[in-house]
Amino acid sequence: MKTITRKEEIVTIASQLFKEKGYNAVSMRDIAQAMGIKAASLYNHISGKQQILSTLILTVAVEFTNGMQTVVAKDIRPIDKIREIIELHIDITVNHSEALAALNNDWMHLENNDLSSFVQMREDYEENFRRIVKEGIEAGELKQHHPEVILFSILSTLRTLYLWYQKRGKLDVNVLKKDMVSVLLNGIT
Amino acid sequence: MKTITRKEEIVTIASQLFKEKGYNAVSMRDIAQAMGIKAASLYNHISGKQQILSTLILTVAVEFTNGMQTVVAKDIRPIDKIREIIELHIDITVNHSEALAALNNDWMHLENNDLSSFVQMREDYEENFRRIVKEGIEAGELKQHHPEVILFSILSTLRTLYLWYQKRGKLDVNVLKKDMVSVLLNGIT
DNA sequence: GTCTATATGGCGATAGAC
DNA sequence: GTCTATCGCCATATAGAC
Repeated sequence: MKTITRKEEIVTIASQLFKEKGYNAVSMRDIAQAMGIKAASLYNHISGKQQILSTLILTVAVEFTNGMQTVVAKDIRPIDKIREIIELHIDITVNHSEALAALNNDWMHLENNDLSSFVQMREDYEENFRRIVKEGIEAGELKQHHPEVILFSILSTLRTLYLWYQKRGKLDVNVLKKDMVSVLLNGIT
Repeated sequence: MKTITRKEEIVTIASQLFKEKGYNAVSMRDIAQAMGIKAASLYNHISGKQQILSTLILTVAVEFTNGMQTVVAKDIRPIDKIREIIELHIDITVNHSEALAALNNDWMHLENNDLSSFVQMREDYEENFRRIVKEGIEAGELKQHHPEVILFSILSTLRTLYLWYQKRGKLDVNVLKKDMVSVLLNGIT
């Protein structure tokens, strides 16, 4: 059984507030109040507001990076890799929907090393995805569109899934995967 | 020939800064510095920071609303309405890419009446779009997916187009329209 | 581990001179 | 129309008592 540390509790509460108003609009006082303590007390558990943000974002970024590595290493067809990437996004969305808001909207408020590693991970992720799309086109499994247009349309949908997942009645994960794969790969007409 | 007022100039400069860092991370001093004047001087042209944000966002929101009204009123097939909505988004993206960042990410920092009218316009817009999708399904022009899944996948792609449009070499608008319509309607496989 | 008190600095906005 | 000077407020963060 997992013990929740006070630091993890702070990060969780903060992620919910960041999702509503964004990193800069949430104060340490807001976070403390949501926990029923005073702002100064937070500093016994975390080094500062920046650490909350970087913990939140980098944890999820690492999950994406590891998930992509696993998919890349598999000996399957490009189109099946894309299928698995879609499922990876859905799994992470279901498990970390609050953190995804910060990852999408507040990553630019990271500082120094945290900012560099995030940007690096994101670029690597996109580059891996781009390569898979290109391989799919060359193998005749995808239509002859600009790879960039295909990459963008899939990725923009997956990246904003967290916004929609909560609004809808949190439908069954497996149904969601099936529908998303079908719509993103086969279109709507 | 259009004369650019000082207020319009402030809103334009601010929109570029908001796009980089978000509304809350940009100060009036930042905006003033980018214009080569002091922060206090801004208040001769605008009533405050809030007015910059609401001018920026509501101008574009009204364009979306009007565009959608025009499409809804047309006597064409549902699928052609969707085609026109995609083109509407691309036109607005090309003409207001900076303002779209604020509209997407900073709308929640609007206050009072401005916030209410924005939320109302956005809900109406989505509802109109949803109805068209449903009509398309009933008419057999679209596949039998959940209307919400179709709506979401198209809209999330269109809403983040502004991020991608600038990164790429600002390709020809008509080529972009053709590609986006094809990918979003017919899929990639 | 939480508190009160406080340091330090940046924020939006205003007053009034030029 | 822009400036300097300044007000009042809230931000992150620290020191030290309990």
